[in-house]
Amino acid sequence: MKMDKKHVAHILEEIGTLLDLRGENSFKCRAYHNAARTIESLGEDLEQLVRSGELTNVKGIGKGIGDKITELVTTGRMEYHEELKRSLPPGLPDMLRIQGLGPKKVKVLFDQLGIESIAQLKQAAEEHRLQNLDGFGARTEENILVGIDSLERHADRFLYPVASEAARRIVESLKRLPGVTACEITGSLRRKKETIGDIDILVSASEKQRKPIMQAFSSHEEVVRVIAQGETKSSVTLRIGINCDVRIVSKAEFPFALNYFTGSKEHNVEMRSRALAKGWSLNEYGFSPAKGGKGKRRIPECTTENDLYRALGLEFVPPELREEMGEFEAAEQGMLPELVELKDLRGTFHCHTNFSDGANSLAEMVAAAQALGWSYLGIADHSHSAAYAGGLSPARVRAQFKEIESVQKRLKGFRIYRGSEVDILSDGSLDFNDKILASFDYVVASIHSKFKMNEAEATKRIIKALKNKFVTMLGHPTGRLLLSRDPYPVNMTEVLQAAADYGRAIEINAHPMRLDLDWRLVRQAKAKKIPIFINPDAHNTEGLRDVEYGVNVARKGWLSAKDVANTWSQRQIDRFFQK
DNA sequence: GCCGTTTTCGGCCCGACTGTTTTCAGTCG
Repeated sequence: MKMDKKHVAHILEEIGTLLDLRGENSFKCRAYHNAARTIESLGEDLEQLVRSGELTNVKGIGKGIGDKITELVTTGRMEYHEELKRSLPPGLPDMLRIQGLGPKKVKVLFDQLGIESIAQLKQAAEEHRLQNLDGFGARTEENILVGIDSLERHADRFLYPVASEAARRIVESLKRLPGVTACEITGSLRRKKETIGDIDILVSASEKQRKPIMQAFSSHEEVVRVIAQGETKSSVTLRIGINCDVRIVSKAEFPFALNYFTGSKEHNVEMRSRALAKGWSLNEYGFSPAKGGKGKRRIPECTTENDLYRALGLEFVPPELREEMGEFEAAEQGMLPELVELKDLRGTFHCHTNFSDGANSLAEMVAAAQALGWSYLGIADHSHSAAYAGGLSPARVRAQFKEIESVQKRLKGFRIYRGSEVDILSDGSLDFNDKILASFDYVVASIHSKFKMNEAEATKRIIKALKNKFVTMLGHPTGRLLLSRDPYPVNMTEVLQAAADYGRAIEINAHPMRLDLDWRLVRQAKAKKIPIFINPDAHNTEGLRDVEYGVNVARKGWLSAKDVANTWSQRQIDRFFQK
């Protein structure tokens, strides 16, 4: 069995959690959690590292964990992991998903009442059997029931656009309150992650104003439940089911708090250890002399986040890159990329019209693209096998070419590209013959059928399609549906290598429900110099704006403008399409 | 379990809030 990084990371993560639940040394638990993250984001090939014995050179992988990974990769199993799993009931880790329940309480529940699943926990809470446990009370019991209820109703995370819109409304109303001198979104939303767990907002205000601000926040019309309310921190649930935290700090503390609450957690840990190395202790309120006599150095003044990074000898790190994925090493050397911006885009290439399953006409799509300030638009309606989506027969393709010609005639300084989103059939062949394929300016090849294929089959199918010389780019490369299960597994390492070998491009499909290429893979694609298109998969004029979400992913993937093919000139695009 | 510009031991980021406790542990971010 092939051991991919994701699988190895998952097992390490599970070990960390199981150790948590057994009440082992928390630093030992953390070592496994850290190792899981390290493996998942590893640039090199894991099996190669294992073979060469260089695994323990990776920071965070020592002898203990290194040996266990080696065992897993070479034999397909890890005795330690299986032993741990046997030692605890399988339902225990699931209980940690309940808000307010951590490993210690879950352990008590199991040890004292033998509770080993959420269902049993719910029943016990309803029968008021939790109240007398050590460290539990009536309130805890009630909160557990609320937590289970919320888990049942909103098990998943929220899409970036959904969370972003909810946050915007809260921020706007907070900004209008008297005494609020600054108000910013922080957390994963500021880091522009594709899905958001909860909304974090930071406010700066004088101490006198804090109480009324918190009161106004917790009585906002979007708020349905107040989880906690204090002078500096409040936590609520919004109508759409997402939790929202607001924290208030002073003006002097604001840059520190902004940095701290933006995270990620891993980025913060590194910030603090870098501060310690300079003799300062860093928290969300500022620098202070570190304990232990090293604190002789002058405490730096910081009025902006920029100052904070400078004090640590670092370039300003854009929030999107704060994942402890090499941004410190780059910032230290002034090597951070100048990230692509929405305004750098000159057009996009995976759009549908009412020739297939789109809602708008070609002319309407073009007008919308011009309104966005773009200078080209590629139309890629479905091929004829995609019957469910009104796929174009060869005759309809010819009809569309005629329409494109007639609309193009009326345009100055704007170019319509003739493309097609061609199905990759189940055997990996394409849905049009070579003659038709050759008539397009470019071809996006995508899978729309047989999602139940196993990884090896699906990967083979994609790679065979990529070999076809008429294919320009791979459409929704992983078929990754956000907030639900992946419809089919793909070995992306092999797919990216094939794209690089055959000179094909790859798209970040920016349809908000289906951000196919995640930012870790974007970084891998960049490293392989694969051209990347940000395509909105727009089915109407409004959908063109979804490229914004693709830009977020591109930024998190460290892409500069030149790495994104939609920023190229028409001449560069032509050259790429013709090769 | 990992790590080392005080390196093989003794640390490991830090603070707010809650609920259960009478000073603190657990959870969360």
